[in-house]
Amino acid sequence: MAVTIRDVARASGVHVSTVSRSFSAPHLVNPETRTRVLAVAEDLGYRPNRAARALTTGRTHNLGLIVADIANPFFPPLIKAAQAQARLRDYHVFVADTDEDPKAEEDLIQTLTKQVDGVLLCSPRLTNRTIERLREEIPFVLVNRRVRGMPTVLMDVGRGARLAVEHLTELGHRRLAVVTGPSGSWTSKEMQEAAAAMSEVDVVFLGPNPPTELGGLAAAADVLASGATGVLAYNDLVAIGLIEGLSERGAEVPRDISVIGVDDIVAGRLGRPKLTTIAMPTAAAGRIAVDMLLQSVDSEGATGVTMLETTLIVRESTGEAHT
Amino acid sequence: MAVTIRDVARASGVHVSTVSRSFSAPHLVNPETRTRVLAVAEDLGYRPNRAARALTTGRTHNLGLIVADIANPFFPPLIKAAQAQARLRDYHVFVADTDEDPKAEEDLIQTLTKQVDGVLLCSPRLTNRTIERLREEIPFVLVNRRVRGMPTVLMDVGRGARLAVEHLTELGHRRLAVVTGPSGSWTSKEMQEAAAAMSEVDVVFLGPNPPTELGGLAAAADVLASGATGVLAYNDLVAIGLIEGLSERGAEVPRDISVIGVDDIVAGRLGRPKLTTIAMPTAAAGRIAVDMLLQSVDSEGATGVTMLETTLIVRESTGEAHT
DNA sequence: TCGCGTTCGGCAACCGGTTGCAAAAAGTAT
DNA sequence: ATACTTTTTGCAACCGGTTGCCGAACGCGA
Repeated sequence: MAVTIRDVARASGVHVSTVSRSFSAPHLVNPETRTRVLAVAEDLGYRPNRAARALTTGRTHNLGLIVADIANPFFPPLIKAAQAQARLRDYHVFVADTDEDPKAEEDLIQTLTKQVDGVLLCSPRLTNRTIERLREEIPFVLVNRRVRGMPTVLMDVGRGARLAVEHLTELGHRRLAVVTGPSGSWTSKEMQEAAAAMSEVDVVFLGPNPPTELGGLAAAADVLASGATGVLAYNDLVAIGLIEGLSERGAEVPRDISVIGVDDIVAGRLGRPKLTTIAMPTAAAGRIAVDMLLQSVDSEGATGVTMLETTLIVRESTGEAHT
Repeated sequence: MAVTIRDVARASGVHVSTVSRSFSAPHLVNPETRTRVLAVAEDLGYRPNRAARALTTGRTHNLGLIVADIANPFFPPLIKAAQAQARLRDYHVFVADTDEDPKAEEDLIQTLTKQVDGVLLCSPRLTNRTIERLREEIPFVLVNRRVRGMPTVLMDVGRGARLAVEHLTELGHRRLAVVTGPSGSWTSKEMQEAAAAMSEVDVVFLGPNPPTELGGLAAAADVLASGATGVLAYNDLVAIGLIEGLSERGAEVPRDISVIGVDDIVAGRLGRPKLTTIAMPTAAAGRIAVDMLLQSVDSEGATGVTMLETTLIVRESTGEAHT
């Protein structure tokens, strides 16, 4: 039923190998022949069968993209960019969601392994050990996670956190809280370390928390109890939840407490107060990660670390500290 | 390098066909033989090569899931549910994003066609004609779109819209606006028709609009100009944007204007005011759609329409009309 | 015109499973 | 013991491309 390479061969009076080469090794076939073959193929509506190609070449032309939670607005821009970039290179992307569960993450990688040429691991919660082991089975690129010797795309949250803390101290805040994220999160650790290294202020760490509004909501009580007047939240969702939680307890942002998020998601630009946040170059990360992955797929041991800049965007959720 | 069916055959002293059948047609092989083969396979770490299987059976065991915009929080729950359900059936899912562009949508379907066994089309913006044509090439299930004779999962927004209008009229609103969605959207049309059919109030339609916060933001002026005191927005994002836009123009919700959204996204439950909204059973839709799709994949012309209920959730964005 | 180097195209094996067919083995009835 | 089923297994072709190898055709200089 479907039109195959042999149909094209027959219809254009050449051997199947010539048809094949017309597509995958153009320089090996006479330009005239090639155009004729392509025309016939077009005419018949021929589309190469990827399964067949995968069988011989060992390349599926598929990539896996594993994220903790599709519903977290941090990921969609990254996913979109990765998809677009992959399609540019004639690759397709399986997006899989681990529900923040390391076990599910590992299973997914295993399942995907035989099905894709490489895997993009975004914000993985696995241990370094596990990641290193899995690496034997399939090429990886990590996003937002650092593991020795593995190709990686990072966003400089450390710097972002420093900017945030500076911003808060300039506003007069002397006691800060960091509402941290999930325990396996590199981003969270990075933020904590950066904040801890700022000597001029008191910093208290509250967490771990789920990286969602609910996490922020639940952290509100602890934040109030901590006596902090400035807060750096693990991400914008947490920040939004936190602001809501604070408000339920009578503390208004930014009047009583200043809150800074991370990611610059759309919701943060529209709610009230509009979030001061650390913007992450997620789309760029997705694009670059795909390219790194493809590179490491065909030139074996390619490795490298790309660090992308982050920016502090000041909006309405931060303000002067009251003495 | 990878262990194949022949390795297993050799190691267990049977023919490859017996190994193959041990997996895919257990009843055709002696139970003892089978357990031995499976043990050996397990031992060697054998994993069937999906590309090879796809080549002979013509089944890729992949599904396509096409959505207008992954970043729209309406979709992730549906995607997650679909993924989970598919995995249960040993299928994988390609999620693709059309950026609300019908052309991209068509291209994507074409590209995916040779790569998947069936496609889930969520809220497609294509014309019925195009959909019917594409259907020749590959099994479909539509979500949130009705096309004659195609398997479909719908959520009853019509009823939701009626409930919303009733709610608003009970609150005393006599002039309503419907902020509609993209022009290709079935949901939008459905809402409009349901609202138009409610005879006891004036309804004005404003649109089409992009189904995002920005769409809502931009519609604020028109809403004010329309003189409506109650608004039904295409979805929660639009509602949130609209509330923001109204506020910028000095109209507060729900004091001056009541707004109802659709979808019940998390952001709506947390912002201020919390959104009154029509909840959509997205997860159920994803699950059911996958099952319908798989069914129509192996039993050819399966067709049918599933209609899921929606609910009105009253929160804080609606209130009494002022006379 | 002959010889030689290129370019082009055909041949056929191969990737790793699946499956119709038939032989072999086991079971049953006579 | 024989003939006839039924179950179990092996054989081999096939799915639709890719690719190493080899011969044909062609161009070119002598």
